[in-house]
Amino acid sequence: MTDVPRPPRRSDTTKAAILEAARERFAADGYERATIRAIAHDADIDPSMVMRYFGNKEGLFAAASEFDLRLPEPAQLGGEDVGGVLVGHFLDRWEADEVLTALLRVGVTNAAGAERMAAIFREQLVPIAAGLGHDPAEAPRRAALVASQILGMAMARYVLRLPAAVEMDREEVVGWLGPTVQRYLTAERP
Amino acid sequence: MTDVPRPPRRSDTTKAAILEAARERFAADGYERATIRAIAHDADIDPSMVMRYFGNKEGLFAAASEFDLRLPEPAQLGGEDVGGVLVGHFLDRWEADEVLTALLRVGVTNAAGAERMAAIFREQLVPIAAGLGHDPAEAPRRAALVASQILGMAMARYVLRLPAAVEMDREEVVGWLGPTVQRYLTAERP
DNA sequence: GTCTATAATTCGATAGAC
DNA sequence: GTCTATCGAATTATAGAC
Repeated sequence: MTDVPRPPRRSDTTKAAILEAARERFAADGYERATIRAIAHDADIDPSMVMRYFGNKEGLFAAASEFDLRLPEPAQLGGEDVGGVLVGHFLDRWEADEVLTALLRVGVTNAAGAERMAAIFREQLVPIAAGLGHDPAEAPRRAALVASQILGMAMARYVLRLPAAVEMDREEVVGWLGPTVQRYLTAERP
Repeated sequence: MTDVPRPPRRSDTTKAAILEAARERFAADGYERATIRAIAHDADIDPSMVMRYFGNKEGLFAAASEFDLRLPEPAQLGGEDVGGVLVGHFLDRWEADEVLTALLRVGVTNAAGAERMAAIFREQLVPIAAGLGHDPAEAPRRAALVASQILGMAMARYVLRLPAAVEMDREEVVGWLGPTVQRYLTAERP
């Protein structure tokens, strides 16, 4: 195995390669075990370049974990099956790239990761609950319930990989979780 | 701050002190950041004693994460509110000690932790679902659904500590999650 | 049963040549 | 824009004295 030289790249190309490798490593290994050295190796670049572009490891994670849930507007969610639509959207978003898995894995042991997770919840999910529920004051609580079910399925499916959770197909997950989310958002308080 | 000498202890006393400190550290910091040095310091013992008793870090975690959910027998769960009873039991179990939080935090980045989590699911939760549902073949899937909701609430409440999830009292959590768990265990397949 | 000393790695980060 | 070389700190783990 000899190292094959590689022609120089443009700055943004290198940067993008680093970010993609970082997302994969953070998603697979969590914050501590995703080393700058390993990420640089995956991106076929010297580790010092990572520092040059992102300052330090925290800066790299912050850049790699920028994220927009791209949830539909509450006004476009007026139909009957709000719960099913939301669950389906989350499944798509979770499987589109590895940012959400990275956030989940990192948020468990790293304060910055947990805060980013909380910010996404606060800024992107709570407004949905506020636009759908009867009492806006209850929105954070109902959003937290929705988050608990979505995060839990993500843990079982994409992090712990419990076989029974992995084997369910999309339709089945939506069929079971949709009514749950629907109830958390719209039902009367128990 | 001078180090005060401490009289020698019995072997099992030292061992118990190490295990308690280990559970706290694993629960608070996850596997990588919970160092043997820090655990030994908490237990007021030399780090080499930890190695002497548990061999290595993996062995320490294995010993510290032994766990029995102590779920009721399915026969004793025959009442109407199976879901609520189960959710309440999980909340109690989660707040009784830090083993479950440690398992959740460690399972995210450590293979042994994930496997232990999966084993608890397989050996302790699936039988409950098998004893309650109509079709035993569906038990793993229904148990996975229950696990997803329970794990998700634990993530939101005890790991990420989303304020809206932390502020809910026990009664409220049972009132919302109970019917969900009930449906996952007993409802017709959607 | 307890501790000292230290080996062997590994990691994040920096300085500077080309 | 890229890499070499290296520092300093921290970690797991071992060997052995008392």
